[in-house]
Amino acid sequence: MITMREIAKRTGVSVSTVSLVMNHHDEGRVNPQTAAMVRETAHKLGYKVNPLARSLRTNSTRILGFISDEVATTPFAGGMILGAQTAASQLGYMLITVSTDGGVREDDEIDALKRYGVDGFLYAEMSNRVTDVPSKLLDYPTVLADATDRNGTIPSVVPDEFSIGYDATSYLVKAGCQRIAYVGCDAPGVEQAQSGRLAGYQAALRDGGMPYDESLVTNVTEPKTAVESVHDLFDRERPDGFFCFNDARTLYVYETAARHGLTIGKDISVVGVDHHRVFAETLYPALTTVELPHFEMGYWAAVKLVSLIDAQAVTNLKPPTTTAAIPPIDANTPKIHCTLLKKGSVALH
Amino acid sequence: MITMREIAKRTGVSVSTVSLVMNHHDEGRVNPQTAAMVRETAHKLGYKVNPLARSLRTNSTRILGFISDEVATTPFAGGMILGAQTAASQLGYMLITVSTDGGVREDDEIDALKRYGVDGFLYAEMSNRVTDVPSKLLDYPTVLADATDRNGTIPSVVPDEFSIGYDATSYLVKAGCQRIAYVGCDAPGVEQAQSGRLAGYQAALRDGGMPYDESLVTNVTEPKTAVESVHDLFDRERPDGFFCFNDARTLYVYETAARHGLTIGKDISVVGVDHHRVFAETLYPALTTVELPHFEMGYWAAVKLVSLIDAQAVTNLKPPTTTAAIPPIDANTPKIHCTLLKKGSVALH
DNA sequence: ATGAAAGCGCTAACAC
DNA sequence: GTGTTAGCGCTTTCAT
Repeated sequence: MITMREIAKRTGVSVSTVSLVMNHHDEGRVNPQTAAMVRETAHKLGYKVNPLARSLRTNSTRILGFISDEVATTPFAGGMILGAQTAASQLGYMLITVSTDGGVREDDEIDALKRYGVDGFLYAEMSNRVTDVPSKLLDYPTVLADATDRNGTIPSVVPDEFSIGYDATSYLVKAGCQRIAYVGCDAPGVEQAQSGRLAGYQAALRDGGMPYDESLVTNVTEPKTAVESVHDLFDRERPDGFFCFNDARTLYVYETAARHGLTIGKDISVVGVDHHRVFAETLYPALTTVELPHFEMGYWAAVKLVSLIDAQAVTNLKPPTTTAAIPPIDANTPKIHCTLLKKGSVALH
Repeated sequence: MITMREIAKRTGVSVSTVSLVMNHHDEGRVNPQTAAMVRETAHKLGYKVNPLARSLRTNSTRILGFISDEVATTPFAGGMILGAQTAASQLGYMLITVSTDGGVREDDEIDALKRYGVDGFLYAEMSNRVTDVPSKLLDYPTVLADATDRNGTIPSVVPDEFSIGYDATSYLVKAGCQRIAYVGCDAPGVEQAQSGRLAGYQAALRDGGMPYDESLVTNVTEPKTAVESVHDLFDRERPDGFFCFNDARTLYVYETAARHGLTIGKDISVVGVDHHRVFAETLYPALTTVELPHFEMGYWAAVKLVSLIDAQAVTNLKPPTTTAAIPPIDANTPKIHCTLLKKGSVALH
C-alpha cells in the first residue's frame, strides 16, 4: 500500500503538505509548483487515500448502509441495490448492503453498520408503502426508497404510481381497446400503489373519452381465488384490454387467455407492471410492460442521502447512462420528503 | 461512541489491559478479577470495538467483498448475497456487495474494495460455469460461488448438478411417468449445468429401469425456436413427464401444455429447476421444483473464505436455520477447490 | 508556504 | 499482572 508518507518522502515535502494537496485544500496555501509535483508523483505511484484511516480523524467513512428485507425473495431488490451502488460509486461512496430476512435481526444489523461507521442509511421496501422507520435510524441521515415515512419527516423516493396507471391505460386506449379492464390488488400494504394506479387508469379512460365502469375492475388478493375472479371477468365482461397491477396478475390473465384460446397481441392486449423479465424475453413478446423504476429509486435515494451528508459532494454529478428513460432531473432533484420518479418506458410493440 | 479509553478510565486500568481482555488475550496475563471488571463495565456501557480503528493496526477489517454481475437482472443473486451475508454476520464479518453491471468497471470496483480494506473476495456467477478469475483478485483470498476456476487453483462452491437431474427425474419416475422428457439447454456457458443434469437424468432413468431415449431430449437455445421445439416434442413423443433445465424451459412446457389442453399435475408431470417463485406460489401449485441452492452457495462460500482468512474463526459455527434442507455438512465442509452442495428439496405435492 | 506535532481508537512489543 | 510506548494513515492546528 502506498501512503502519504511515501509520496511525501519522494517529493521531499511533509505529509501535511501532501494531505492539503490531495484534499484540494492547497488553494493559496501551497506553492502551485509543489502542489503539481505532489499530484504528479501521487498519480505516478497510483496513490489512493485510505478512507478508513481518514475516517478515524474525520468521523466520515463515505460508506452508505443499505437496508432491506426480501432481497432473496423478490427479483426487484437487485435493481435498487445496483442503482444505489451506481450513485454511490459516482459520488465516491461505498455501499454496504444488509438484508434483514434470513433470520438476521434488523436492529443488530443497524448496530453493525453503525460500528462500521456508515455515514447514513438507505431504507428500502420492495413495494411502495407507508412505513415506520426503525428508531435506531433516527439519529442518522436516512432516506427511504419505494416507501414513505408514516410521520412524513424522512425524505423518500417513490414511483409515480399515477403515471404508471395512466401510461399503461393510455397505451391500451391508443391500441384501440374498447373495454379495458384493471386487474388490481387490494392486499394490505400496497394501498399507495393500488390507489395511484387505479386513479391513473381512471384518468386515462376519461381522457380517452371512455366511461369508467366498475365492473371492469377486479381486485385480486388471494392466489387461490385469483384465477377464478379473472376467469369470471373474462366471461362476464369480455374485455379486450387488460392493465395488470403486477406480474402475478399478468400471469392470471395470460393463463385465462390461453384457456379461452385467445392470443395476446391479437385478440386481446395486455399491459402489465413489472412482470418477470423472462416472460417478455423468452415467451410472450406481445406483452407490454411498465417497469417500475427500481434502479432509479435506488440511484436517486443514494444521491439524496449523500446530499444530506455532504451537500457539496453532489455538485457535478452526471446521471447514469442506464436511466436514459427517466425524465430530466437535475442534480438537486430528490426534493425533500417525496420525490416522484417515473420511468416513461411503456414499451411499444 | 464509547471507547476503550473510556472503559479503562472507569475501571481504573490501562487501555492495553482493556484491549487484552476484549480480545480474549487475557488468559494467564490479566488478573481474572480485573478482567471480570473490565468485561462488566464494557458490557454495561455497551462497548463495541471499532473495527476500522483496529484495522489500522491489524490490517484486517473483517470485511468481505462480494462481486457479481447480473444482480439486477436475475432473481437469484439475492439468495446468494443473503447466504453470504448470513455467514459473514455469524462469523463477525461484514459484506460489501458490488455488482459490475450498470456500467461499472470490474477492475475499478475491485480497487475500491481493496481501498476499503476487504480481507478477501467472493466472486459469484449466476449460473454454474467455468470462469476466469480477474487477475486483480489473485493476490487476495478468493472463493468462487456457482462457478469453478478454469485453472483449478481457486476454491469454489457449486451445486451438485448431477443430483439435481437425478432427483428431479427420479421424482417423475416415482410419480409413474412412462415417457420422461428432458428440456435442456445448450447455450454456451452453462455446459457444467447442462451435462451434469443430463447425466443425472440418464442415471435416474437407468435406475428406474427405463431406457434412455435421445428423442425425448430437446436442447433449447434460442427463445424464438424454443416454443416450436417443445411443441414438436409434445406432438412427436407425447411425453407424460418433463424435467426442465430452468424457469424459461418450464414456461415453454407450460405454454405448450395449455395449448394442448393438458393440465399439469393431472395429464402430465413437470419438474422444473429454479423457476420463478411466482409460478408455484400463485398459479401452478402442481409444478414441482428443484431449487438451486443459491443461499447455501453464498453461505458456504463465505464460510470457506473466512476460513482462508482466519482459520480459527470458523470453529463453533452453527449452520443457518434457513438451510435445514441441505445435507449435514460439518464446519470443515467446503473442501478446497470444489465443494458439492445440494438442496435435496424436490418438493412433493 | 511549509513542517512539526498531536491525536482519532486500537494493538502489541516491551518494561517494570 | 499491568502500564508505557510507539505507531497504523490520515487531518488539522499551530509555529515558523
